[in-house]
Amino acid sequence: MIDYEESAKILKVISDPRRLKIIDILSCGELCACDILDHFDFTQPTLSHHMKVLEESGLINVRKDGLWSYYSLDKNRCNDILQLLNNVFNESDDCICKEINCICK
Amino acid sequence: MIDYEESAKILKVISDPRRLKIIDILSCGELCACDILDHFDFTQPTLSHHMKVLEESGLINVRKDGLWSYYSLDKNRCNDILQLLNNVFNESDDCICKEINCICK
DNA sequence: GGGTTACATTGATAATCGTCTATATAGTAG
DNA sequence: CTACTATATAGACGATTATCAATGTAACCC
Repeated sequence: MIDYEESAKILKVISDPRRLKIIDILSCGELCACDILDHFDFTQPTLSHHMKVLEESGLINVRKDGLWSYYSLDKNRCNDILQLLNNVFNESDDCICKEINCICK
Repeated sequence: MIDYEESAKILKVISDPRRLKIIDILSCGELCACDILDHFDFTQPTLSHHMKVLEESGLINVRKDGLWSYYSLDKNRCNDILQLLNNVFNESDDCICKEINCICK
């Protein structure tokens, strides 16, 4: 069974153009915050906010080294999302639609 | 190149627990509005709102027959989303991260 | 210690979104 | 024509969210 609340929560995290771009930027490897910030027009606190949202969702991991914070994409979590959407989009044995009494068909 | 604005728009459509459930319900076949409504606590205008959002995004199609509206999931559009996320999550030749001048590595 | 740098936090504001009630539309049945 | 039914639309309200300026924190260097 699909947990729609949980699923929507993680999808909400990535349904933002800035955060999608951040994920794309990190898809090739680890980067620090200021390198990411270079690609945006918004301020440093705004990036900090987005990174926190991404981190709390488990999509990115942080490694601190002195003053620097290095961010990297969690590929397992990415696969979780793809798997989740596959479950929603495709028919399955325990699908919610099996429980439906249709009055129209 | 990924259109982050466009991508975020379609992801925002599915980043809602009610709409995820609607998609799941429709994953096995066509249903009318009142059958879908049976699975929710909210009112008919609220369902109508969600169906419109899903329809405008291209995720579901509508077939009108008399008083009834029959909704079905557009599997091609679903695959577009999976493809899109694959592009964002994985490294590619024209990836945005290739353009980065890193000061930290 | 004193100054600088990288990043986080706070609090405020404006915009977006989901929901409701009320009402409209349009097809059906008598 | 009249009554009813399935769905859509309009407008209002409350909650959430992205952003900013200002400030805090903590590590580094001289």
